[in-house]
Amino acid sequence: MNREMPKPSLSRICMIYNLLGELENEGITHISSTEIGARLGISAHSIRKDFSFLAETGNAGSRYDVSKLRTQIGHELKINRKRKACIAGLGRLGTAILNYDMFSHNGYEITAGFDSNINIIETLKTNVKLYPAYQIPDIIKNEQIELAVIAVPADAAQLTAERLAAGGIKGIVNFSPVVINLTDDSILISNIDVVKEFQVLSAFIGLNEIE
Amino acid sequence: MNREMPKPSLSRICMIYNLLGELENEGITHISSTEIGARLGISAHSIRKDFSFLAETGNAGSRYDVSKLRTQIGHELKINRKRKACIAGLGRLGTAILNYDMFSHNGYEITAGFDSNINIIETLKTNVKLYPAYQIPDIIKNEQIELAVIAVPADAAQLTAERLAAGGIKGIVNFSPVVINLTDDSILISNIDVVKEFQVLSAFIGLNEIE
DNA sequence: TTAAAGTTGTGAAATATTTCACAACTTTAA
DNA sequence: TTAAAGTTGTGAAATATTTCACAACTTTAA
Repeated sequence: MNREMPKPSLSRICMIYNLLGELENEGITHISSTEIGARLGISAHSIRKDFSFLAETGNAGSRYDVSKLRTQIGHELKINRKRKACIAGLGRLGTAILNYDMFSHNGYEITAGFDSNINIIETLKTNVKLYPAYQIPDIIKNEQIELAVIAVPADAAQLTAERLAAGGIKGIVNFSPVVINLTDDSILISNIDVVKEFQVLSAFIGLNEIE
Repeated sequence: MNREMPKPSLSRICMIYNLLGELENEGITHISSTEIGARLGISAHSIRKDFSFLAETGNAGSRYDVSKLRTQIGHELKINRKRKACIAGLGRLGTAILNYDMFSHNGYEITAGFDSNINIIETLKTNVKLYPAYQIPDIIKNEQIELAVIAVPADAAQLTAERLAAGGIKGIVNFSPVVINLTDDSILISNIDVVKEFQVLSAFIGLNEIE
């Protein structure tokens, strides 16, 4: 990766990486920045600028080679690196994520599920190994799990995060509507708050309402 | 709302709004920008700047009155406005969202669920009324539904969005890993892509890896 | 009553990100 | 072979966002 890649660029490049995968399946071998932009709702300028943070992309003048570009991005961003992941909290949302194929299709192997309710652990039908929540630190350490999803209720989120941190987790996707505070700030946290998304949409809608 | 509120400010203010609700429950009546910042991991500067886009907030010099500020934000952003919502796609993720209490607790009433599989509609146990997918436009129109969650498989996302648009939906939270293109660009779309979140985390982790 | 400490609100400066413009190159088609 | 059309890559300009600095005010404590 050339110099510092801005966060928004990284996010867009991941979208492009996934699009390139679809294009490969469709049998499309070459594509221009304009076409990528039209598909993803991004300006072509932005896309070319994003690529300029990568070491190498296409040949100036001719369009991008789909599979070459995808390989290049995957390599530079280490997106294609296999990593182990776990789910903490096996309610409806947690089990939905546990069973979501897209993770394994993209190199993320879910190797553990955790819940504080032993009953859930014993009755849930899945191929993923399940453990009680207090074992989080040990399992993370032993299994070398790098990524975690937090899908526990709001009041358990902070404790769960601390247990994940104690095991040496490297990145967390937090679905609980609570901001997590960890002393080790090298642990990356990405927050997904569905209700907040509704509120933001609602506020924007409100702007266009007369009264 | 004073002048144009930047998107990041709006997002932070929604977080603050929700925090203020928690503080009310805890019986905390006053709070400073520094304290809000510490709780949410935002700088105090940012918070005060965000508030400057609102018409009125606190008295310069004294801390913010928690319930006054919450009321003010709710009023200006119309966050407290009740809106009807629906879920399109009743797989694991869709049903998880259908049963998520946090929506009703925040003024969003889920009044309809849709799926293309009639079998699911007939067997799913819920208080929410369920309909086959082709009825989306009619129901949206008749029930005056403003917000929607798309939780269908990737290949059905575009069609689902078009049906929602045909019914006059105003905002969509899209959980499918596909970019939706609508001709009516007054319809707001917020994309949540869990796999992309993993990829971004993975790329950041990769930056800190030696080899 | 008064000084010290703490706080808000907001222009201005600093920084980050997006958009523009165009040279250098490739492809296409006559 | 050659001109026209299309494309990338990237500095520079424009725009957006964050951070700073500080006046004006409030609270606290002696």
